[in-house]
Amino acid sequence: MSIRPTPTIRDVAKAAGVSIATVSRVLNDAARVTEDTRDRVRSVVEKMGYAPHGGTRAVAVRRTRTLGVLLPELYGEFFSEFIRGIDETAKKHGFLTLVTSARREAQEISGAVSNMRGRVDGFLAVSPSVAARATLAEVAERYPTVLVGAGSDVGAFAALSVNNFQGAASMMKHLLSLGHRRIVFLRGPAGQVDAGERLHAVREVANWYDDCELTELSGEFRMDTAYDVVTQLLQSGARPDAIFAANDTMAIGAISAVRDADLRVPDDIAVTGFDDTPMTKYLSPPLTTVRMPIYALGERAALRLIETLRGGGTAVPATHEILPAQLVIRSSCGAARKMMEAAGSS
Amino acid sequence: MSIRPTPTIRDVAKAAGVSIATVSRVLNDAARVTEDTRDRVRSVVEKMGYAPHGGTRAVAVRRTRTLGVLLPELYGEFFSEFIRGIDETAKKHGFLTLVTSARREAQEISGAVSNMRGRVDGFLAVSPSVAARATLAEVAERYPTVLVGAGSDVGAFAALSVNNFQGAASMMKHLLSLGHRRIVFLRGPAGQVDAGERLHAVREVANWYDDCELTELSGEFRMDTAYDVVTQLLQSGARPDAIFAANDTMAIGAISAVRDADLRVPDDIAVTGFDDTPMTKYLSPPLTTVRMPIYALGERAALRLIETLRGGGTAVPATHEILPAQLVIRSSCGAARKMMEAAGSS
DNA sequence: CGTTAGCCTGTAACGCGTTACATGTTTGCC
DNA sequence: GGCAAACATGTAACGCGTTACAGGCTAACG
Repeated sequence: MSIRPTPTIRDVAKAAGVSIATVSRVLNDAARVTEDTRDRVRSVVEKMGYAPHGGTRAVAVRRTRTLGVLLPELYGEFFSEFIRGIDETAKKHGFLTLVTSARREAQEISGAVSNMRGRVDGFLAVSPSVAARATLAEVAERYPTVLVGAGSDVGAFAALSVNNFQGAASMMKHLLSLGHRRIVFLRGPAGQVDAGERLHAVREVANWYDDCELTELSGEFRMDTAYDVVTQLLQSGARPDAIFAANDTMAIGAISAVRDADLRVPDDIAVTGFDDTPMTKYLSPPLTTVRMPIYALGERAALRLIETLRGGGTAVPATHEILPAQLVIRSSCGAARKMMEAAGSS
Repeated sequence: MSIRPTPTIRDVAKAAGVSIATVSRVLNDAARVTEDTRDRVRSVVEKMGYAPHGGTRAVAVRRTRTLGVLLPELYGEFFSEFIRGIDETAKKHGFLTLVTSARREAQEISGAVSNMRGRVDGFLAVSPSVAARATLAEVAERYPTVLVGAGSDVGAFAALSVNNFQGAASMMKHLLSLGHRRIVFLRGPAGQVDAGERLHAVREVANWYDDCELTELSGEFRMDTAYDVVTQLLQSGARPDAIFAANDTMAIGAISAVRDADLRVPDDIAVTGFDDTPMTKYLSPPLTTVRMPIYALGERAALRLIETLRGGGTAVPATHEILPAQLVIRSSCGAARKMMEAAGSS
């Protein structure tokens, strides 16, 4: 386990009998170098296992070829998929990814950004809440930044989000078309942007129907709180037709609660979610949900940032891209049963 | 969206009317500085939003205060939890986390390590396969490195792993104690270290029982392949008592396949997993599985590396820590039914 | 009041790459 | 063979922090 000191460019130069400039040129194939010299340098580099020091290089060229990712937390399937989208794209273009989580507090965000200074060329920031927006604005003023999941009123930011409104609205329309009228919406965390937009859509669609009876329940984006809140609801005697959870994680908690109350999904109560995390397809019953293109979100965000950095730009063009969300009908909503009934009666 | 240039330490010094050395001292409170000067510098730093350039600093002090994480892939709940354990611990000690995935190929691993040179002080490497071991050995020779999930024969590495053998063995014993004899083991990827150790334990325990009929099925750590392979098995007419999947993801696929074959879990076939990812508790039926202390794995690995770095060490002490895995009995194994029968007959 | 110790602050070197510019060497052409 | 152009390679400056060392000032003591 002895550590041999990592060689520097000067060590390589000496061993190859050339100057450091030549070594640098070989490594970046910046200028023409004799085939002979190049081979000699290459073989020394190989033998010594030399790699340029990232920090120094960053100082010299004023670029790090690294993307900074700012997340509100590191929980669950969502972020792993999002990061994967970013990291794979980044690597494809020769960039690295530096991930940090920073909670809602403005102080923690600017702290995280501070000690990423000189380590990243720009940021991909998942906006945790409306409250953090101002802090992220300052970040975007200094560094090329793409805001992800920022909601619809992003102002002059370069932003990327999913059409939460349209997604949640189609789910509501779907539930109503199946005849469900007493609908419970599990809202998710107050102040969270996506959750807010979904709520907005749910309310609007519910208003279109005179006989739609909407109940809203608060909670975090977590299974346990969703379980608790649904259990409590059912114990109070309420028997809704459907429970629409603002994300899949909550839907899983809800299904579990319905089961534990000795009710069936979807026969007694339909349960649906939002996100389409990979596993929802394999739940019993398979979850009807709304597909968030999570990987694509990371991929696209990374791509926009990289394009700007490639072009030497100082800011990402302030357009707001909105990716579509798509209703995925499986069986937890009761659609399968409905269809069978229809088939039987015809 | 105009970018004002990020200030350097010289800008701050000029604005505060002091030398750059003084600014540096204030920021690192390295030496005694008059209260007056310190306040002046602090307020200028605040006003300009100055933060030292990470790259430069790394060059100067030969330390980056960053941990490099080397993962074989970025899929699923497992890694998100693992990274969370690392990142939260790192942040607590003033370190950042640089995550990269590198597939099995030796070339890709050393490539990833190369361009992390000068960006990280050490590595946390999740050993993807036995094949990659040699490459990681080279990494450990140059940088303080902790190997995670390396299996039992790690040689002179600093390593950390979970007791796969004991975990899988207790699951087998549990299944056998419930009377299951025809057991199918979903092995997971060949060459994967954890999967290999679990298989080893399963075989050994199965051998203790003369009447235990073990079937092994290959596949990846994924829901879809598990679903396919189990579906195929059931279509061939086989009716095992229990299916033990080498991880939870596969177990979910297996349950889905059993359901789609119009069989019940656990009444017709018991299904169990390994990992205890947070959501398994909320599956229907709740999954009997083996708890991997994933967060603790990340936390502990980070801690060991940080301790070494703190002490200025060049290598992490080459001990091999093994964290215990714990059997978590829920209802997918049929234990609940067994208990009720027992209670009914008494 | 002179000397010395102690404290605050500044100057300058250093780390390790990249790159503009300078220097030396071929090659080509008349 | 002589001169210029083209090319290969070296020298040195630069970026931006940290820190060893030096210098200047105050304070204390005889």
